[in-house]
Amino acid sequence: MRPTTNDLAREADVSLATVDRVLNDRAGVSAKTQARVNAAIKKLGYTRDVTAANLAKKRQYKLIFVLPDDSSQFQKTLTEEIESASIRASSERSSIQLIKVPPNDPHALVKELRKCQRRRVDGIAIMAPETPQVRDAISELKENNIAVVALVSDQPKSQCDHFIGINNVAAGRTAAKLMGRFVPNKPGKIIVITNSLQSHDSVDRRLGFDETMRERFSHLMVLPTLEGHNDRNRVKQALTNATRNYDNVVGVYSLSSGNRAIMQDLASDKFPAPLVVVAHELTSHTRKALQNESIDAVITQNTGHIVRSAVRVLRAKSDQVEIDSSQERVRIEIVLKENLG
Amino acid sequence: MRPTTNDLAREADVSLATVDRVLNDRAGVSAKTQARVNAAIKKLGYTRDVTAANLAKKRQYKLIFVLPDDSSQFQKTLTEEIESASIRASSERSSIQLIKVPPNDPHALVKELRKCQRRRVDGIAIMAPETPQVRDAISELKENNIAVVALVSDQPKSQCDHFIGINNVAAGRTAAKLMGRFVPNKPGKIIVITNSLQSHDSVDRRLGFDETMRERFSHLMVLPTLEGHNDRNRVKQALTNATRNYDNVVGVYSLSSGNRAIMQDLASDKFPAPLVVVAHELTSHTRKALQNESIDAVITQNTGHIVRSAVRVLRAKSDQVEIDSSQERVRIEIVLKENLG
DNA sequence: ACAATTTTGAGGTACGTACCTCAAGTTTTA
DNA sequence: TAAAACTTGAGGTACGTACCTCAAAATTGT
Repeated sequence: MRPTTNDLAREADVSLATVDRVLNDRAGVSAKTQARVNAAIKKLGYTRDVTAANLAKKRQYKLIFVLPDDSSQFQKTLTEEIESASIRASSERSSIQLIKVPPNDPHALVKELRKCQRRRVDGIAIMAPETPQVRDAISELKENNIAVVALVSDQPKSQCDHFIGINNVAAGRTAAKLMGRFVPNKPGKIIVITNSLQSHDSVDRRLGFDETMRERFSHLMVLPTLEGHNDRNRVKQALTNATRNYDNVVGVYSLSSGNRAIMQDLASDKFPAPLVVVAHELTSHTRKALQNESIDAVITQNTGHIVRSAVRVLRAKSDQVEIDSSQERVRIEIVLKENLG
Repeated sequence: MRPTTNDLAREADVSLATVDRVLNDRAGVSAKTQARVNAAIKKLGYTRDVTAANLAKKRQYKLIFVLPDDSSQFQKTLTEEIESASIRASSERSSIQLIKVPPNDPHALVKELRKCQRRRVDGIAIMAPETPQVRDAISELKENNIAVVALVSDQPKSQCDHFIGINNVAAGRTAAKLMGRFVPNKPGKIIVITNSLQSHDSVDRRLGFDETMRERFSHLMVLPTLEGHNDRNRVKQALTNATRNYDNVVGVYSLSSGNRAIMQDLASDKFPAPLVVVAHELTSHTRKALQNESIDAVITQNTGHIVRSAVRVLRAKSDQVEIDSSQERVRIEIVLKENLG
């Protein structure tokens, strides 16, 4: 059985009140007594029973997810997961709120984060490209003792407590390996398409893709990235141009999830049949495309896991408790029709 | 804020004691009053605060993992995860014990399960091939109100509460898809090797593999399964024979994890270079083999997740609480060198 | 050596639930 | 209709922690 505060009091030969003062660093304990209590904590291996403490405190974890308000399918999936987490949250002493801010508008984001500070939240999960403004806002949050995790897109130079997401360079490499081994083993060209190369994720993926392509599949030529900007017609146009301008296209790599148009165009057999398509993010659309074989492979990260992980990490950081890092690692998943499950 | 028992008492216009009697089905409440309390529960959406209840009860979940005592690398990995879960368990009011029984000895297994019953455990995770004896033992456990989950290997016809593992037919299909697309697109032969076809998993994987191979890659010929029986030399011999007897071998599919010998033989370039190898279960050995490219792809299930999931499900079942099934689904993971992470 | 200050202990209440006892009230049965 | 059986309420203690008050003790400064 775990030691309790009473065990500590007995061991350190002090009263329960003093133990309490030390544990919750309340004033009025001499250095000597503090040391005695800390020694007892160490000796008995005491750890606070967080559930009992939360009961006594009537604690509610106020957690906020801040996402860019774009209309991509990935956002939608993430939103759904956050909403479903929010329902379960109440039975775990947490309240989860989702705030959407205009994409690529650091100012608006910072304003929202300030608002959170005033509302005394316990933790914030931020999905946003890294910019100096955001970095500063995160520092400010940390000064106010608010737990912060970066979601999906890392904030490497910030004070952020944790990053929950995948290494996009490795994801790009994985895509390249699949692409390279799925297309016939002879020269050919690969189309790369994305919403926007402004996003750090896309750039990293392209980087990883090119690296592995160069190292392992030098007989394949990777074409310049086409940017679709979430505009269906633009994507269509770009693809048509690409196939007109380049012969011997053997594969398409979609860096982002929002390329519904691609799947549709590919389905409407505009292309010669054996075209290998690799895309990112498992959504209802890519799922369907895998099923009808208009996509060959999807590289994805489990959004449900990401959201649950964010909640666990934010709670742990807010309690200053250790996290189980193996549980919180997000994997780069490869999904084929066969393991869609 | 969630409603409490006091809210229920007020709503149903009864005393706290009566609410308590209903909630913990203690005797001495008239049907009418019971209905009133139940109505209040429904109206207020009351759910028991499990953490407070556990505090009051000083509850400790006694959980047992029963695994076959074989020496495969997969077992080792699983064992490590159970041990690490066991360390964390104490801070979650749980104690986890690992029991190893002789493999393929239903009698020994049943004996251990009986022992658990006498020790009044809360839940048992069983990894064992499905046999009538085991099925009966599980029924017995369920009669004694012990939560039971099947681990890795399903017990479909048993009274088991839950299965934690993957669909091995689908896993075999996934392996086939990778194999079929990784080898050159022309006729060739595939060697299939396993420890033993006695295990249900291996049979299912082979089944799925053959299905997809037949449907999609009929130019490839899948050879009869070689059984290694955990014997290094036997594996070596079988492989040597196979390569002697069959020309044009283009791939090797390892159904089970315990085929250390394969990787070593493959590494010692006994085979013509471009031989595609697909194996199951990510262990320290297959990990290394991926890294040095002697294996092309590994199909795996996350053992850490499996163990954590088993613990969560056993606790939930023992409390008769809903589980979050999306969190408990084990995915068929594809691991390449690039997404080893 | 005295007052002022700091430190410590004793005791309480609370969180939401579990489980216990005892007495009073209500219904059933003989 | 009285005894027996059942039903209900009131009240208590406990789990491990948080947070409060007040008084006693120990230490400090003058």
